[in-house]
Amino acid sequence: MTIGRLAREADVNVETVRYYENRGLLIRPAKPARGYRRYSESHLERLKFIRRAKDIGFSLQEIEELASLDQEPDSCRKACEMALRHLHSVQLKIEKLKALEKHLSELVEGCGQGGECLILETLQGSNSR
Amino acid sequence: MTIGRLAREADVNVETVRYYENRGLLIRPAKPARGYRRYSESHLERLKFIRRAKDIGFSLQEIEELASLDQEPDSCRKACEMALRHLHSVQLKIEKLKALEKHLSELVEGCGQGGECLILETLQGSNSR
DNA sequence: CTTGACTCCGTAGTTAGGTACAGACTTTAG
DNA sequence: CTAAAGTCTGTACCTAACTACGGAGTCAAG
Repeated sequence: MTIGRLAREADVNVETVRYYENRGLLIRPAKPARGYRRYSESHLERLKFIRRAKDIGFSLQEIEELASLDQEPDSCRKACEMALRHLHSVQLKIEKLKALEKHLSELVEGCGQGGECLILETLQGSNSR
Repeated sequence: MTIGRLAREADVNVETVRYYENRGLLIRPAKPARGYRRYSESHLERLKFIRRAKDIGFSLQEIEELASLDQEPDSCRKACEMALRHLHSVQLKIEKLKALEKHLSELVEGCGQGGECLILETLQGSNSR
């Protein structure tokens, strides 16, 4: 498989494949001297692994760790730990955004109610609420 | 007020003040030739405005718009529209994160239940669920 | 008058995750 | 055989919002 084919199959950009290789996330295939990279099914699997992990929201760094677990004895426990940690960070983000949402929707609701602009007042620090 | 004092009062970095000036977000004070910038109370107010808007999650670009509304006739309506738009984008983010949270917590829950690792299987694309 | 803190400006580096390009080379279809 | 499409490398660019740095000038206290 050439790089273009590989990229199409995994639905990523050719440049992205090379980027992953430079990062050490994908193993660069021993290329048949003087020519192009040739990829096997296993490269494709690895690339799809990366794409899926990315969809779940892991960073490339975390993906590197996940991928390196591959055949380790304790791999499942470690993977689950990472997922749990990731879950917590997602939950934290959600909490923060919810607090922000609350604040914002209060501001928006108060909009046009009184004589003054709640939003502009808040930003100007003259909001007494 | 010198730049250092200003920055301390608003609890931002000196470099950040200069950065805001270069972006046109803060008006650079007419400086007394051959010397340092001198800031007034109104500069400080403006800087605090920016900091508050940032806390609410507006981008610097949006803040530029918000700040430029200042004395416009329709300023409140426009500010409220921006806040509403921002609220929607926050809500959208929350929805996405919640979907992700659901997915992740299912994976984490299935962890160590069966013989195989649900997480690693999912990443490898061999998860039948 | 000296020393240390502060400020000036412009440019470059940071984070994450790519994307774009230049210029050369190779491969493949017709 | 030729032309188009694909691939190679390395470097630069992108977003956002700063942060750091170098080397010079300035200001205030003792």
